Amino acid sequence: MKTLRVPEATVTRLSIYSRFLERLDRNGVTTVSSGEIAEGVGVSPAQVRKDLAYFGEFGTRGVGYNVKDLLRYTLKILGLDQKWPLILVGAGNLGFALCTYKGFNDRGFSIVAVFDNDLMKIGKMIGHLEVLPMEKMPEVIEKHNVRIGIIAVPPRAAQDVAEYMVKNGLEAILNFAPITLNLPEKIEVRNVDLSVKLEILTFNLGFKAAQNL
Amino acid sequence: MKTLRVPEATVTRLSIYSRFLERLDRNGVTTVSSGEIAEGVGVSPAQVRKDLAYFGEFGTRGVGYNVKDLLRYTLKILGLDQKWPLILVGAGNLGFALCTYKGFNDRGFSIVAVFDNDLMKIGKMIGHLEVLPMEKMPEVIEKHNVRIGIIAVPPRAAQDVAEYMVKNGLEAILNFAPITLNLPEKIEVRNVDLSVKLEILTFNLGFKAAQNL
DNA sequence: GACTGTGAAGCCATTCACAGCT
DNA sequence: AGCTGTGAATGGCTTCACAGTC
Repeated sequence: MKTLRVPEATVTRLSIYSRFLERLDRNGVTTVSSGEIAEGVGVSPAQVRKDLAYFGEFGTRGVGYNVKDLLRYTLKILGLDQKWPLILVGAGNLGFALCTYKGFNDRGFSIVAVFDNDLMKIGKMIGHLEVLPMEKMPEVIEKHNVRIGIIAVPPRAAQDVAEYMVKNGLEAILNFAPITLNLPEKIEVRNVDLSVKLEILTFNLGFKAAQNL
Repeated sequence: MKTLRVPEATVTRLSIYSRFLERLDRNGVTTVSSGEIAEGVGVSPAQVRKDLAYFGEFGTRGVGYNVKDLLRYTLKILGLDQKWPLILVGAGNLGFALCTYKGFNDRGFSIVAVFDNDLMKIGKMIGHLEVLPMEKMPEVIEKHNVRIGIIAVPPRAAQDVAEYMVKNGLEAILNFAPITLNLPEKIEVRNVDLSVKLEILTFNLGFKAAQNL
């Protein structure tokens, strides 16, 4: 393997480039330069080229990149040349929103089951999915070959849910609870914290004020 | 000012330390060391100390940090010693979830109005808030002194909404639409992309497989 | 002339290691 | 003895600048 370590920031941007390319493709654009991609997603042209260089040579000097081809490559690299079945735990408002979130489907993700431990919620329908009790998780994972789980439960329940997921063989977790999960190293965990970014904004607004900028 | 530039990663972690400290405080813990914080949130002890050092000396050598004090300091630094009124545009499922998200309230944020341009949604209630037409935005911003807006609309509408927010005086935007907003530099923008983190997971699962790890 | 691919340089964040305090 | 605060060292990401190609 030539590519031993890819910065996570590069993967993040690749995901963003990929969606930008989808838009270009929808608009009938066939060729794009690193400068145009850079402009479109707010990074430097060199950054775009360097990011892509981790994975190969996709462009033509003097010309740029073929949109359709580059889109296909980026999807392939991100592992999105296949459908990914997901399970979700937490049938609250956030869980509901995630279940119906179009952005997941657009990218090849599909939530195949929703779980909750609240008897009031079990049996209810979210779209075409029935909320299931936690005990059903093993068979769902087995049946659909699920590898990734999403946690959308209150903070105090998140650690237990995560451990249950790991016990049942999940390899990766997307955690929406604002808490740090403590799990075996081999489990891939990423957190989406809805208020951290908001706090960066309030910090910056306050910081600017303090500097009279 | 001693602190001229604070890395954004530091601010992010500060937000996380802050919530960890809230938990310790709730549990009656009075003193904590950098090592314990590090353990609790998954970073190195040196990192914790370095992060805090950007803002002052909050600890006692040989002892550690006073939980209540450090909590207060972190909140102050993040600008959370005041209530922040927010407006939200997009009364879809995600907007609904954000409106009712407890994590915002816990941190001093409160959504004071929800807007949409869909006549089907205007007038509906989300909790105690009525969905308002976009034209009402100026007066709401004025009345509540709103400085931050949240965008939870489909990608194709996001840029227009953002520009409208800026035109009406908002200084910062939290964007949930999976698209890069193009706005004046002085506007603080942060994106929460629900599927980027998921794609990092699929990338990593694929990457590991490719390396037979 | 235009644009990619890339080694080298520059810059920034993290880690180290220890002096300083309790 | 224990833990913080911090300059120095390290490591890694980004930018620069240019050779290579069309």
